[in-house]
Amino acid sequence: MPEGHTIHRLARDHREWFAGERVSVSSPQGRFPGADVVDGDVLERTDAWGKHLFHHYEGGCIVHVHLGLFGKFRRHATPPPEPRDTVRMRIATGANVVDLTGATACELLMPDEKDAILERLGPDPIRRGADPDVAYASLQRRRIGIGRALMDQAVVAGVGNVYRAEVLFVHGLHPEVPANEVDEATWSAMWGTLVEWMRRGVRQRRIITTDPEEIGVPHHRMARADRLYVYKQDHCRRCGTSIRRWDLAGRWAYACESCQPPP
DNA sequence: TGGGCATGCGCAA
DNA sequence: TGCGCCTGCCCAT
Repeated sequence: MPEGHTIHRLARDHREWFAGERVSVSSPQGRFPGADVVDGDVLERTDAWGKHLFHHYEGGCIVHVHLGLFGKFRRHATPPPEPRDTVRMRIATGANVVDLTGATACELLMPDEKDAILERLGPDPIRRGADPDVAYASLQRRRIGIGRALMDQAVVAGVGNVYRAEVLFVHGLHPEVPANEVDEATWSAMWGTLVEWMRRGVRQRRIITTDPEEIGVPHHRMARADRLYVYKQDHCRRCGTSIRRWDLAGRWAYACESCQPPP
């Protein structure tokens, strides 16, 4: 589940459970040696940008987590079970315990190293004040398909394979349309859609892009397949055409080539 | 029991 | 462009 909404949700949850608290930090698996450095310190605040999560500790140390494809946080009731041997990091207070497994990155950073990561990231639609014009300028400089450009975290931070497929569908854009041929009005509308969907994703803890009016079922009662228009779907919800799936730079792309005409 | 698969990314060539 | 890495779950055998 890790697209940007998941990471912002984690930042929010971790803030609620741990911010201002002195926490125990350990690495049962042993592959996060930085655990010992912050163990017993106060976790002052949390922050998310795109798919990157940051835990800021007193004294300036920052724990940076990137879940990659498999990373997961699991929360335990207290008292927690013994951690499995794959737990990279356990964070615990008397009241809350979470385990991190499978992450691509779990590392200790200093503030300048965090800044270096942020410099590589484009605007994040979930963050207040994110500037869509910056992303548009990036798109104008690229001749690759809009589908590949949207997955580039330097263009927009936080979009993954699901939001990509869905936003291109509702705006009638084929993934292979050159990024620099997307006009500003279209981009502005796409950005608005991403802002709405991704912020809703944080609240609902899942990606839902379909319109409940169109489906005829309220969001909370939607079957999994009804939550999306094209991602992993068989037929287009709007015109019935078979959804095409193909490998696009190593990731599956999905499109209704009737609603999203190829260039 | 084992293979396939997943909402990601960085690196080598 | 392809590969390796990170892990868990689900299905077929």
